Amino acid sequence: MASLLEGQARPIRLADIAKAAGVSHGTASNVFSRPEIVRAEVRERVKAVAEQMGYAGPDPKGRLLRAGKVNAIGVATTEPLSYFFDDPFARVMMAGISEACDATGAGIALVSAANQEKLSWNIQSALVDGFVLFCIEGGSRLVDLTRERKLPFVALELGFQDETVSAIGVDNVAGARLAARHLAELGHRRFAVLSLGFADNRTGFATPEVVRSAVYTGTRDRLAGYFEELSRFGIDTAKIPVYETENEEKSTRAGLEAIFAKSEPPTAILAMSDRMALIAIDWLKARGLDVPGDVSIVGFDGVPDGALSTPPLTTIAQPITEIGRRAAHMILDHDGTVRRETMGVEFIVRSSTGPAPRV
Amino acid sequence: MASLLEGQARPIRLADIAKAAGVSHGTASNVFSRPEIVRAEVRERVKAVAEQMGYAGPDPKGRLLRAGKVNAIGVATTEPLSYFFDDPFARVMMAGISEACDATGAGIALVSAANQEKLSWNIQSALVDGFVLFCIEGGSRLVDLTRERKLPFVALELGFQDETVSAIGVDNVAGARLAARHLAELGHRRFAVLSLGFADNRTGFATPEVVRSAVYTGTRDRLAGYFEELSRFGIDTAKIPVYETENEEKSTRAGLEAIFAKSEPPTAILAMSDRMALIAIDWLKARGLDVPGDVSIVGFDGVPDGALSTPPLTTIAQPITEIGRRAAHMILDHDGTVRRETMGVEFIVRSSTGPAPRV
DNA sequence: GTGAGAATTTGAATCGATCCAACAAAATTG
DNA sequence: CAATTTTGTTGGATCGATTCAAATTCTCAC
Repeated sequence: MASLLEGQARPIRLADIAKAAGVSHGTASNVFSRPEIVRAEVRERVKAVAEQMGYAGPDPKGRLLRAGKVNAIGVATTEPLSYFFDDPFARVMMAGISEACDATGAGIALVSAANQEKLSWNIQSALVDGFVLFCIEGGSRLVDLTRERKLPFVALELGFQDETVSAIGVDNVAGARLAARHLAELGHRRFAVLSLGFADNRTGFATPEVVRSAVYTGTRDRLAGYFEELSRFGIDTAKIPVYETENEEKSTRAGLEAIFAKSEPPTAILAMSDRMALIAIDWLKARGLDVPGDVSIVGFDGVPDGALSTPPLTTIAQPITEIGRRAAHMILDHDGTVRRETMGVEFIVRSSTGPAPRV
Repeated sequence: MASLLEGQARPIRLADIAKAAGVSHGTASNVFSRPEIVRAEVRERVKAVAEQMGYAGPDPKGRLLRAGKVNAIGVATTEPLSYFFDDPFARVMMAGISEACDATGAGIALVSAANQEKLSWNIQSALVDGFVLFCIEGGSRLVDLTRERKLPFVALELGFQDETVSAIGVDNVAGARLAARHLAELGHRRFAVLSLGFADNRTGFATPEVVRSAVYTGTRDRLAGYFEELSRFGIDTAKIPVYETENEEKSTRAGLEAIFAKSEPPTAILAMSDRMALIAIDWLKARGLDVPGDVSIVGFDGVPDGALSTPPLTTIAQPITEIGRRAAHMILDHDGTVRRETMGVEFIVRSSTGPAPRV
């Protein structure tokens, strides 16, 4: 009988159960949230009524409003949602975040700020206790949007001057120096840099002007690290082409075209991400150039794919999983303070780098 | 001044703004949710007050309770959360789900049923409009748990007899037959099956008894498909070892050990997942056996990794992304009906299969 | 200047639970 | 047996918004 109406009827509420069982809503609530304080007899009766009426248990929507805490963290990016499952760097990071959440029983809500529709699930509407922000392209906008929500958040990559936002990142200068020194010591003298963006939506060769006015200080720091170290080897860094890409296939390939169209092509490429480095290896091989015979490449990040490429990629590895874990904990154990953590990097020498070719 | 107290003060509510601006709750609410219906002058005044008081905008918690709809779907598994980012099959599936969610502006909440703590974010407490269930190990428990929540849900893999649950899966029998025929036609006569579980937490050689009482009909169907086709080639399927694994390294390797310890080792392996197939390739190579020279392998799933292995994997590809998309849509456009969809599979011949070796 | 109709604004009701002070009943103590 | 403690139960207040019928104000034509 009831089943005939079930489709139409609005869901059963705790109050309905209370009335049907002849107890107050307070007691009914206790039956589900603190069963030990209600008399066994009453408890069983209420449960039986609930069961019989097809009650789904206390609705988290109601509970949430009262409790105030969702017990989930939001992870946001300006990319589409699929980014979390496609991008190797994101995946490793998510593994770290997942670990922390698993350990504390928190949930993860994925949020894309790509869709700015009013009604869509976004930074403004996500039901979470705080955010971890993937500050890649458009990171500054992401931070601004999130700040308005007035919930705790952590930026991944401390690519912001702004000391008022919590962030976790790596020592970009030190990492970059390691990479540059390695190549210089192998005898390389002609370099090119495959760079991340200095500001949003930029692509193409970066002028000193662009570098100076960088919004993303992470990018700027890596470049500074490269240049500082190369200068020590007497290399004229002013002549090094620096091509900004969007860290994906198209613009990276365009960058390589542009770089190798120059009169003196480089024998060594400093890539600011493993993704670009791997694309470069691919591009060079397709062009008949040997890596590292003709051109050496050092990446940055230390994603697992780097170990599997041919040749395996020499890179500056970030402790990605650990960063993810810490970011999640910052939100979960949030105490109202701003934290900025800088993690160390690890230099991993594999086979994409070798001695500079004899000219 | 205010900033001194901000740490202590509870967050500003819409009602506070309303009072401060001298308008009713209703109007204040309209300023944010339907600005066009409030007089420009009032609208600006309220907004100014909100800005000045540091109002974060209408809290989704409150809105949710009224609206009833979260605009997010939950994706659940019995594995830890990191499963979503580690497992290749899950990743492709999530890409499909992401696509559908991106298109409709819905969010994704990741839920693990591994953690059964009372307070943790789980199937019971997730703030979502419905669930997509990854019914791998423990799928039946997952379905039972979800059913109690009385929210729409779709099971991935129609590995359930239960016709009352919505599900999307592939034609397992047809796929399995394709794989078996391919190997039989290449002249193979000695087979082994690397099987998924027939019931929860089982591992080891499966007896006909186990197969008959299978909980996971998907597994049973694949095996049935293999056997049907092989019988047509006059092969005695009763002699074929079928090893149930948990679809991960350890049990798969154990299975291979067990299978190759037999007196007549197989020349062809039918793996019910690419993951197992890939592990098998690895194991065989480490053992000095050539794939496909000594042993041929056909996988099942069609994950991207299969194209990258050495040798590339011959497999039965499911339209994983499409399944994900459809599953998400089933929840997003839920109309109260139970749907069960069976998708076709595609046979992809790569290089992990070859003619049976001369004996 | 008046009245009809349009444009705004109001304020109570609602969404679904939890919390807690107050009260009632039962158990224990002196 | 009264006084005290323990154990259970009650019902109003609250969480933070949205909704909608009714009330009010504004416009404009006549």
